Amino acid sequence: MSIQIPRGTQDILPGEVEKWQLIEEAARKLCEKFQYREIRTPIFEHTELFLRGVGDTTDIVQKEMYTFQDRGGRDLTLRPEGTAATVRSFVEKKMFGDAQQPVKLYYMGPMFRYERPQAGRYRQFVQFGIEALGSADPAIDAEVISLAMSLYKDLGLEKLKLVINSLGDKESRSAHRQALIEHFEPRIEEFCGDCQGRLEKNPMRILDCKKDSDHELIKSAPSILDYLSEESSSYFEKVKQYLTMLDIPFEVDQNLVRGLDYYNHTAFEIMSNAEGFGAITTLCGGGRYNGLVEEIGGPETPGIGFALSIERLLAALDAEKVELPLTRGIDCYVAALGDEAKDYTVGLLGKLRKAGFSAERDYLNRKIKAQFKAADRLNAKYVAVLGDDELSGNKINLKSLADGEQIEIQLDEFIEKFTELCK
RNA sequence: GCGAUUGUGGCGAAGUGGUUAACGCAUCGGAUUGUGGUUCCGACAUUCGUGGGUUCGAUUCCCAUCAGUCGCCCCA
Repeated sequence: MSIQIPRGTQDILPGEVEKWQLIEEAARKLCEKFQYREIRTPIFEHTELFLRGVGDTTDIVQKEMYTFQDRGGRDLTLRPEGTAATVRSFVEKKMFGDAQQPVKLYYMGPMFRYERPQAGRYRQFVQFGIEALGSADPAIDAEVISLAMSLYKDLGLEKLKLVINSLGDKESRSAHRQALIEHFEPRIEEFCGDCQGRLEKNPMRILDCKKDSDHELIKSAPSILDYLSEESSSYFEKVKQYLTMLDIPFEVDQNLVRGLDYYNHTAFEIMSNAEGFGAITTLCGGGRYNGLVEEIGGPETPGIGFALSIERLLAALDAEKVELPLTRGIDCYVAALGDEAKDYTVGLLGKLRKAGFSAERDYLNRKIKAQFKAADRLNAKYVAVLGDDELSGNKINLKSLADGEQIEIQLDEFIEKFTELCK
């Protein structure tokens, strides 16, 4: 048995990779518009970073990390998400001292989680994410959300749903937490085992439970929104106001709880409504994480960001049957007949390429007919036909594949004439 | 971690406990001895994910394993 690709990973081959390139380019341009600058951090970090940054009660840390020891005995982990590393770098490189504040960063690259693959879930997947560090202005919350929405919109997605919630500050959360415990405790036996465990650990998660979602106690549960402090509440109002000003429709979902421990205040998710989408509809998730920078050892610094998966973006495009504007083709295919002519094409191809054209030829000693087929398949604009006859007559035939017109050109003027034709 | 389902040429896809493994697409060659997208003809799987078992004999039955797909948990 030959060696196979590791489970949950994928090869992105020519034909598919062009879509990735297009999306990556769109993301980069958008970041330029919004003035987020790229940061590249290592693919692996000290395991400790994720324990502290992501939270050691999360599923990611408890069961999904690719952790290993290197030859020096260091405990390392392939990054399962991008925020922790970005914040680590922010602290380590003292970006809190940069002249330009807030520090607005983006990243794009592979993340790793050990999970069973399914639609929209891989062990290695690519995330594009942004982080804005150093501002607690609700306007930047709206900006972050708007950047994510813009990417989807620009690429042609329409069936999107933005869901937002506020998780409040520490005081709001603990008051809400207490209320939830009091609400569920008397009848907790009626809930699933997971929920029973969540009661003490993280009662907010009960609201999110799929199994018990119909339970009357969930419907009647106290909302975080009723427990928001004055400050949290007005912050949330501002975010909503700004989203409205940006023409971004949203829904408030009081039960939206993000999986990572570090979130507070604004939490949001962008989901696909497209028919035939798999069970996983979340395209993008993000939120505010005031306090994380301190957790990682930096000065008190507010932050907000999101992460989205390119794989899921592609799946959404697929579900909505959006065709990306991919154009493929070459300028000139050089077809040759005869040994001398074939030799000559080596130089001709070089000249074409040097002049800035994309050009190709046959390397399998195929018949002229097959060479034309190949040119057609490559979506070539022109085929230059060169046989020993033409060569001895210092001529070359140039055929346009679109209309079938063929003209004869002096061989030594070919590049010049071809350049003119292509203008 | 749990469950369902699938695994036959480059791709799609029939098929049967018995020795020649349909067909379609693609590819290559020819009809058209130097011109594509149409047509016609021809070529193209010592082999049915891998390992083991049952059997005189297995691609077909059984077991294990790996992988794909989908779902649960959770997430991007």
